Amino acid sequence: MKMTIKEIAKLAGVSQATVSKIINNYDDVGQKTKERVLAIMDEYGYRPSYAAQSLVKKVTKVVGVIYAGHINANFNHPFFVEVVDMFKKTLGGEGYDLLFFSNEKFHKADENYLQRCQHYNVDGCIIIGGEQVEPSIYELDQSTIPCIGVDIELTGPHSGYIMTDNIQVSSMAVEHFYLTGRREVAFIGGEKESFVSRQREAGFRERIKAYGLQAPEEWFVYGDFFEESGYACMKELLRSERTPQAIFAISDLMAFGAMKAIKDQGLDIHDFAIIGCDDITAAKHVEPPLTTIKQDKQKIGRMAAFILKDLITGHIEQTSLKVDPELVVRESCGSKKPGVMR
Amino acid sequence: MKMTIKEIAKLAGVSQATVSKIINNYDDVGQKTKERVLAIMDEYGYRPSYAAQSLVKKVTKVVGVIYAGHINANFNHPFFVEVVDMFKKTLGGEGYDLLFFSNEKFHKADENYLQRCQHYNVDGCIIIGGEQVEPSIYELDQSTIPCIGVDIELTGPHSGYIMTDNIQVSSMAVEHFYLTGRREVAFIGGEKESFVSRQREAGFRERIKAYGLQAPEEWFVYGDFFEESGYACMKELLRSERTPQAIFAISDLMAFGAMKAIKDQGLDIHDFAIIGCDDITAAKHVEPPLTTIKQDKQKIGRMAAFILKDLITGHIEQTSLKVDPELVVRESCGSKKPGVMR
DNA sequence: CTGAAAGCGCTTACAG
DNA sequence: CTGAAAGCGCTTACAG
Repeated sequence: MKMTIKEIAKLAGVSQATVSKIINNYDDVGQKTKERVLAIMDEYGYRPSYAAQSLVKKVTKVVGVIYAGHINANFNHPFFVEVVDMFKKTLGGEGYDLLFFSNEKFHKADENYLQRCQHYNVDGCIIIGGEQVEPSIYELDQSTIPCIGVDIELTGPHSGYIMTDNIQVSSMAVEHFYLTGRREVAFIGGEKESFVSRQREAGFRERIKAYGLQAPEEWFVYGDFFEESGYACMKELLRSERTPQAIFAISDLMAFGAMKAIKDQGLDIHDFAIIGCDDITAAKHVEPPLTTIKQDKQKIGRMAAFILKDLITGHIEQTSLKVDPELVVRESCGSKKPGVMR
Repeated sequence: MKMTIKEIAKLAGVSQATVSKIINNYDDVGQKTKERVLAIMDEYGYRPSYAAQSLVKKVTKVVGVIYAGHINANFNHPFFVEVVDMFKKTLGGEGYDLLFFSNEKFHKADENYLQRCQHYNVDGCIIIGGEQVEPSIYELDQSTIPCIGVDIELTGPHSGYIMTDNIQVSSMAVEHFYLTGRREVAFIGGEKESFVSRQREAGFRERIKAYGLQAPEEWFVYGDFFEESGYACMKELLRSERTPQAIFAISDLMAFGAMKAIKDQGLDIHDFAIIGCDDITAAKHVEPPLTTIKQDKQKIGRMAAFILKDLITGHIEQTSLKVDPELVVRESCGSKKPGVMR
C-alpha cells in the first residue's frame, strides 16, 4: 500500500512539515529526528507523490521527447534512436526520466505541444526535427520552456540546437573523391524540402566548385533516403549521356540502392566510387563494403543532454552547436588508401 | 501564461465545479454554459494540469516503460526498439503517453520499480525482459499495477506477457535444414543464462531428435548475440574433428560472424548452410543474403499494447501469448527453393 | 442545471 | 529545531 507523508509523520511522531524538510534536504532538522524519520521512510518504502510534488514545486525532473514533423519510422529511426539513447543515458544519470509524447491521437494540425508540456509540467524537452515541422513546435520553442533541438534550428529565449555540420559532411565526401582521383561526381539527395538534404547539397555544390570537379545539373537526383529511391536515382544517372564515376548518396540506404542498380545493369561495381552517409550496421556488410560519412551520434546525444540541463538550470541560454562528421573509409570507393595519389 | 481552472471559471462567470464537469464530460451541464466555457478554454488554450488531475483522479494516461535486467544497448536494441515503437503507436492512439524510466542513477540493486511507478502514478507499464532481472521487477509484477512483459514471464494478478514462440523458432530452422537436405547441424547460442537462448536451444535439441539429424555435443557453442562472438564460435566449430554443414545462429549478427570466420578460413561459404535469427536490415545485404527466422515485432508490439490496455481497464487479467515466428528464405542456406528435394 | 466546500499529497513561509 | 496553516490546481459528492 502506498504511504503518504502524513502517515510517515504520524509513525515518526513528528509533523508533516518536518518529514517534508527531510525529504527536501533542509538542514534545520535535528540529527536524531532525521535519522528516525529516514529509517521509517526506508522501512515502508515511502516515495513522495510526483503529482503532489510537481503541483507545488515547479520542478518535475521529467523531460519531454518530441518528434516534430514527419519522421519516417520515428522511434526506430537509425540515426535518432542512437541520439536519443545517449541523451537518455546522460540525462538519466542526472535523475531525469523521459516522457515520450504520443502524437497518434493528434496528428492533425491542432496538436499543441506547448499545452502538453504545460500539462505535464516538464522541466524541458528535446525536439527531434523531421520534415514539415508544425507551427506549434515553434510556439513551444519561443515559450519559457527550455528546448534543445536536434536537426532543427530553435531560436527561443531558452532554446538551443545541435546538429552535424552538414556542409562538412559533403566536404568530406567531395574531398575523398578528389583525393582518390575522381573528377566526375554525382549527388543523390533526399526530398527537396528536407533541411538536412538541402544543407548537404549546398555543401556539395560549394566543394565541387572549390576542387574544380564536374557535376552537370542532371547528375543531381533526389530520393527519399530509402533504398528503393536510391535504386531509381542510380538508374536515372545511368541513363544520362555521360555516366558519373563517383556518387555521393546522402544516406547509406540510398547508396545500397545505387549499388544494386549498378549491378543489375550488368556493370562492374568496382568501376564506381560510392560514398554513403550514416554508417548503419549493414554498411560494412555489403559488397563492396561501403565508404560512408558518419555522424557522431554519441556526441550529439550527450551534448543535447548537457545543453538542455544547462538551459533548465539557467546556466546558459540560446546556444547552438555543429558537430563534426567522420569519414569511414571502406572499399566502395576504390582505394583502400585514401590520400594516396594514383 | 498558463491558465488555471479558476481563471477560466471567472472569465466564463461560472464556478470551478462547472468548468471541471465540462472538462470531464459530465452531462448535467447546460448546453449554453457548456459552449461558452468551451469557447473560452479554447481561446486561452487551457489544458488542465496533469499534476492536479492525477492527484485527485487515479488515472494518468501515462504508461511506464522499463528495461529490466541487463539489455545491451537497451534503447536501440534492434528487436525491442521496433516492438516498443509499435507499442507506442498503438497506445498513443488510445491517448497514452510513455514514460521511460532512467535507471542510470539507480543501477544498483536497490532500484525500486514499484516505488517509481507509484511515484508517477502510471496506469500500467511494459517490462522488457533482459538478462538477470532484478527482484524488484517481480515485486512490481505482483503489485496492483497492470504490467505487460515482453520476453519475460510475468505472473502477477494484473500482469500478462507476450513473446515469440521460441520453440517454434528452432523448429523452423531445423525443419528448413531438413528440407534442404542437411543432416549435420550446429547451434550457436547466446549466453547460457539467457532465457531466450535456453528456449531456442531446447527447441533445437527437440527438433533435431525428431528429424533424426546429427549434432554432437561439441557442435553446441555459445556467444553473446554479437558478431565477434559468432566469429569465435564458428572458429571453434571449424576446429572440431568433423565440421557441420549447417549452422543455426540465434542472432543475425552471430551468423554474420560465422560467415566471416568461414571466409577467413579460406573455405567456400556456399558449402555451408547458415540460418540466422532476427532479420535485421543487414541480413539481406550480406553475401550471400542470410536466411533467417524473423520475429513478428509489429504484432508483438500491438498485442502488448492491446493487452495492457485491457489489463488497465480490468477487461482481462493474467494472460500470456506466444507469437509465431516467420522463416525468411534467402541464399545463405544453399537452396533458393526450400522444400525442393535435392 | 449550478455552486460551495472538502480533499488529493505535498511544500513553504512563518511563528514559536 | 519543530509545527500549524495556507496553498498548489484540480474533482467529486452533496445540497440547492
